[in-house]
Amino acid sequence: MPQDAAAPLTGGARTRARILDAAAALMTTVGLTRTTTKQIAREAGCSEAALYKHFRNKEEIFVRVLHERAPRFSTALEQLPDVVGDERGPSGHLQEVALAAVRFYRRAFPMAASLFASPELLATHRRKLDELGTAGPQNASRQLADYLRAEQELGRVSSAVDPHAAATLLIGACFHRAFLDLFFGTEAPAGALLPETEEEFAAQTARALLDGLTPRATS
Amino acid sequence: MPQDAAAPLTGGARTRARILDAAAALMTTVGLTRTTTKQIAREAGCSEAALYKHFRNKEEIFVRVLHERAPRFSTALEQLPDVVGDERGPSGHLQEVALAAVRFYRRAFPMAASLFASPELLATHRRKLDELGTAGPQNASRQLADYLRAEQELGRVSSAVDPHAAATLLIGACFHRAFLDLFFGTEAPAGALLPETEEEFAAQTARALLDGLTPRATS
DNA sequence: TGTACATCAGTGAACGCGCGTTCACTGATGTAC
DNA sequence: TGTACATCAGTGAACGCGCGTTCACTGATGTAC
Repeated sequence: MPQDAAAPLTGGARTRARILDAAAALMTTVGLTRTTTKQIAREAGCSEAALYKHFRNKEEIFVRVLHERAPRFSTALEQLPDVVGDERGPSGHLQEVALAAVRFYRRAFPMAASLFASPELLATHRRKLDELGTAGPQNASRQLADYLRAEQELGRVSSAVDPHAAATLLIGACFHRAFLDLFFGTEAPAGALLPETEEEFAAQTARALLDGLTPRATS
Repeated sequence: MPQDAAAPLTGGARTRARILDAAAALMTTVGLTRTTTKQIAREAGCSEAALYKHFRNKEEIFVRVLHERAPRFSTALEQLPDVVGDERGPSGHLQEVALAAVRFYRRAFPMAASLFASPELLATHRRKLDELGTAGPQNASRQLADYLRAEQELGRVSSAVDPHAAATLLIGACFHRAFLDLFFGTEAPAGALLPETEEEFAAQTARALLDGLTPRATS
C-alpha cells in the first residue's frame, strides 16, 4: 500500500524521503556519477549505512529518484484539452505552455543528462516509461499537437500546417533554451548571450510560431 | 607550432591521436565519468602509463577531446551568408540546415551531457568558448537568424517575425529531436514514437516554420 | 502494572575493489666526434 | 665508419585513496502475558 502523500511521514519514511531529496538535489547539481553515498548521507543527515536500510544499493536510489522526484510538466500542458476554443485563444496558451516548458526542462535536464552517464540506468528508466505508456519525453509535443489539431478544427489555427511539426518546434525551442540557461549558468553573461528573460523568450517564441514567416499573397 | 592536419602523424603524435579518438568514442558511448583510464588505454592500444606521457591527467584528456574532437557544425550553417537570395530559396536552405543540425546534435549531445557530470569541466570549457568568441551553443541560432534577417531585407521572408525567435524554433526542434533519437536508442521503437526519418523530420519542421499557423485575413 | 522478548531504524567501523597516478625501467632513434 | 651518450615514447608493476557495501551492534518502540 503506497504511502498517502498528504499524511505526515513518520519514522523511517521520513529518512527515506530525505535520502531521495538529497540524492535528487545532488543529481541536479553535481551529476549522477559524481554523487557519492557519503555525500547523500551527509546531505540527508544520516549515516551511509542507513541508505542500505531503505534501498538495495546506490543505483536503486537513483531509480527511485527518477520515479518519485522527477519534475512533472506543469498543469499548463495537462489542461490543454480543456481550453480548446476558449476566449483566451491559442496565442496565450502557447505562451503559457512555453513558459512552463522552459522551467520544467531546466529542472529535468540535469537528470536527463545524468542518464546518459549510465546506459543501464537509461535502459531501466526507458522500460519503466514504456510500461507507464503515457509518460516520456516525446509526450509534451504530442499533447501540444493534440491541442493545435483541435484548434485547427475550430478554424482558429491554419489548417495548412502539420500540428505535430509545429508542436515540435515550440517544445524543442524551450528544451534548447533550458539547455542554454544551464550551460551559461545563473550569472549574467557579459556578452549578453541570452538577452531575454524567460518570459520574453516564451512570448517571442510563441508569437514567432504563430506568425509564420512566408509572406502571403493577398488573394 | 601546431601539427599540420594533412601531414601523416609520426611517432608519439599518432599515439596521442589514438588516445583522443578512444576517449572521444568512450565519452559518447559510456559517458565521461564512466570512462576509466584503463578503458581509454585498452581502446587506444597502449598502456595506461602512456596516457601520462601525453597528458597531465585524466581531466586534461577530456579537455583536449572537447577542443580537438568536438563535432563541428557542418558547412550548411557556415555557408548561409553566401546563399542569401539565391535561387534555391529559404525553404530549401532551412531544410538543409535542419538536417545538418539534427546530425550534429546527435553526435554532440553525449559530450554536452558529459559536461554536466563535471561542473569544473563545464566551467573550463565555457571559459575557452568565451575566449574563442565565435563558438558556443548559442551561435547556431544566431547564424541562422542572420540569414533570416538578410532574406527579410530581400522581402523573401515576412518582415513581421523576429528572426532570432524563428531561428531558435528551428534549432531547438533539431536539438530536441536529436535528444529523442538518443533517448530511444537506435532500435525502432514499437510504439512508433519517432515515426519520421530524420529527412522527413527536417522537411516537415522547416515547412511548418515557414508556413506559420495563424490564418490571415484576406485584406 | 511489570517483565521478557521481538522488531526495526539507525550507527561506527571496517572491508575489498577499482580507480587515477607514479615509479623504475626498456628499447629505439638521433647525434657528436 | 664505430662508439658513447642523450632523448623520449612507451611499459609492467605497484601505490594509496576513496568508493560502495557489509558487519556487529544499539536503543527506541511495540506487545504478549
